[in-house]
Amino acid sequence: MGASTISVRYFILNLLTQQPMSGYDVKRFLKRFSWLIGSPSFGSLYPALRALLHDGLVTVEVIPREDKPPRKIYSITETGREALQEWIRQPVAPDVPLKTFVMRLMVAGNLPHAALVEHLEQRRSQITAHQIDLRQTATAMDDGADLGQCLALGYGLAVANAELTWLDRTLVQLSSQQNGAASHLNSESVSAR
Amino acid sequence: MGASTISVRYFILNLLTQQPMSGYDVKRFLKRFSWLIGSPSFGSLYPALRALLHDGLVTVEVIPREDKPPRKIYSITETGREALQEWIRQPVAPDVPLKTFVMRLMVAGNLPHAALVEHLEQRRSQITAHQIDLRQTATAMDDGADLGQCLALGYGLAVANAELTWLDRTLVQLSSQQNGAASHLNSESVSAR
DNA sequence: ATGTGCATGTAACTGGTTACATGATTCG
DNA sequence: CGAATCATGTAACCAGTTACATGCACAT
Repeated sequence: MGASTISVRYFILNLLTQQPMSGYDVKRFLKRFSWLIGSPSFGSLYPALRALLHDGLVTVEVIPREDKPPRKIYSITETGREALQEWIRQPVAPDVPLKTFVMRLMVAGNLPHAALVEHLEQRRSQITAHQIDLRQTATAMDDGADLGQCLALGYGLAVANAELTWLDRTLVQLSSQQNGAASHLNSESVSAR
Repeated sequence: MGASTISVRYFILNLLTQQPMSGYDVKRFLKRFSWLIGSPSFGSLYPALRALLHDGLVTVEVIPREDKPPRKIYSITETGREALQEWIRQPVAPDVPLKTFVMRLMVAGNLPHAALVEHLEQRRSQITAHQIDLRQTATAMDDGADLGQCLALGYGLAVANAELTWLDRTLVQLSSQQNGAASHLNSESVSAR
C-alpha cells in the first residue's frame, strides 16, 4: 500500500502546479511520454479529477460552451500543494521500474535539491548493479541462446548505458549549479544523432 | 479487448519454452529486468501458473522435499506452444509503452522473421516521431521551465536516442544474417562505456 | 538474534482498462 | 462522407498488488 503508489492523482496534481488545465489537457501532455511510461485512460483520469476535487486538493472553473460539454479547468489548491509535497518526500523502494522512476522525476521540482540528488544516486547504483548482471548473462550465453532473450538483453543494456550516461551528466550539472533554475539540462541529447 | 494484453500468463509461457522451471525460477529470471519493466509479484505469479495448468498449457512435475513445500517444475505443452504462437502473432497497437515493447521482444523468438522486423520498424517510426516532439518542446521551453519537466524531457530524449540507435543497429544485423541464430547481437553494448 | 534467500500459496482490495454514451467541428 | 480531434463522463470488469500464513537454512 504504500508510500510510492503513484496513482494518477498525484501525477495530475503535479501537472497542475505548472498551470491550471482540463482533464483533456492532462491527457495531451502525458501523451508525450506514452511510448516511455504509457498514459492513463480517460476512464481513470476523470474519476481521479473528481476525487481530487472532492478532497479539496483542486478547484474547478467551469466554462460552459453552447451545445458542447463545458470545459472544466482545474487548479491546484494550497492543500493540494502540501499533499503533493508530502507524497513526494516519501522514501522510494530501492528497486523501482523505469516507469516509476520517470514519474517521480517529473515531480522532482517539488523536491528539495538534496533529496533529488540522493534519488538519482540511488538509481545510479541500482542500474549499475543490473548492468553488470546483464553483461554477465550476455557474455555467458553467446550463441545458441533464444533470439528473444538476446534481443531483450541487448535492448536492456542499451537503455541501461544510456540511463547511466544521463544520470552522470545530470548529477554533474546539478552539483555545479545547484541554484539557478534548470539551465539547459539537455543540450547534448537534443542535438545528438 | 485486448489482443495485446500481456497478462503474466503468456510471459511465463514464453519463459517455459526455454526450459522447464518453477514459479520461483520465473521470478528470479524476471528480476533481471525489474528495473526496466518491473516484475510481477508472487500473488499474480502462482495463480497464473494454476490457470495455465488448468487450461492444459503447461504440466507440472512435483518434487517433494522433506519438511519443505514441494518444488513444482512446470513444462510447456504442445497446446501451450500453440497458444503462445497465436497470441504473439496478434497485431500490436501502433503506440505501446516501453514495457509492452520489451515484453514482446522477449517473446520474439516465437515470431516469424518478417513479423519481427516489421515490429521493430513500427517501433522505430514511432520513437522517431516522439523524439521530434520531445526535441521541439525541449528547445521551445529553454529556461524558466519547471525542473522536473526538464529532467523528464532530458531523460526521455536520452532513452529515445539510445533506443533508436539500438533499433537501427539490430535491424541491420537482422537483415544481413536473417538465418544463422543470434550471433552476438549485443557485442557493442556489452563493452560500451 | 535478525534478516535474507529458498519455496509455496491464499484472500482482500484497488487501481486501472475497456467499452459505452453523447455530440460538434475540422480534415482528408 | 468517414475519420480524427475536441471534450466529458459512467459502469462493468479484471489484472494485478499487498498483506498474510508457513517454515527451513544460512549468513551477519
